[in-house]
Amino acid sequence: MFYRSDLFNGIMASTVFPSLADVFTEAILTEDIFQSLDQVSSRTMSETMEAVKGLNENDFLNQHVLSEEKAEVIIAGTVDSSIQELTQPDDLMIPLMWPNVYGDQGGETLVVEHESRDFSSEPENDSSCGGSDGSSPMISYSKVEVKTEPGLDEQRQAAPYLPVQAILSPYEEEELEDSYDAVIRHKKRRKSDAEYIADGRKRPGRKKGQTSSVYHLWEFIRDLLHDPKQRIIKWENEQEGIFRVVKSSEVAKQWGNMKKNREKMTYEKLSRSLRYSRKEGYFEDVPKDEGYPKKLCFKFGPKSHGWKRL
DNA sequence: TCACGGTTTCCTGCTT
DNA sequence: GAAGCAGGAAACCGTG
Repeated sequence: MFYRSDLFNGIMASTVFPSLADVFTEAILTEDIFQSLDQVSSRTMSETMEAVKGLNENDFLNQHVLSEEKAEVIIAGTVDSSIQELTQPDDLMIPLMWPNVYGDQGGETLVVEHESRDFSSEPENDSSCGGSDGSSPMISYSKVEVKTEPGLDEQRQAAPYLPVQAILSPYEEEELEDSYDAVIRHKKRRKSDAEYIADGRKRPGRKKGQTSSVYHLWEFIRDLLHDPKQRIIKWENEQEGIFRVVKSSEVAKQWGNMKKNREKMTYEKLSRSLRYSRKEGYFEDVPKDEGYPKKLCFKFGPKSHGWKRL
């Protein structure tokens, strides 16, 4: 059984290599991860990207597959499980590692070495990941060849009639946009892909759209709402993801504690972050004229997930 | 090392 | 007048 493995592959892969995310989600349906891995090799980047267009991380969860019954099969020794808990990479019971992700500069082929552990062969009462009874869990390895779009050079060679500017990498497109912004915003100039290649170096930093693993404000609020003991924040409409801050200063204080004991955190600052997160899609406007409070009332947005109970 | 995401801080002006 | 909302601008900081 590889449900959990597949689930988190979907999420984790989306941060490592976006085009793999839906492939591993498909594996949930086939119940055979390696069969699915074989399919990867016959799938092009453009086909994959077409398949995931319009999906967000929540779609990778395939919630209908993660019924309580199936989740219990995979979480050895854990009966009380929920989709909310499954959304945290830390909860991963079958660790998936990507020790080697490499490809040539042109992007023709990308090889992924992938390791998984099958806990179905371990005693049911062992809830740890380490095999405390001394038995060694099955470890599987697989290599996946992924066909990607031709590199920029190949694309440009194939279409010599187009100006170089017509075929740009995402970074080059961004740089072009930045060149307009720079006049107004005085942003620091970024090196182009070509400059990094010329230097024999890999472009540092995150890729655009790649999210970090830090604990986010929306996650903090989601987890607060799932805590039945707290009285500082409450649901207004759980199905719609609408909630209300009851004790603003206390919520700010707890958020400050969460972020390395920042004692200076205030509700004013927290609400600024919240408004900024709203702009980013983690929250959204509360519908007007539906009787919700005008103040201290917020709604989870399309980029947040795990707040709705199944 | 450095680009990026996600805040954090400060601020002004507006609304309830 | 207090509390909260809205959003610009810039700094900060962890991450990859």
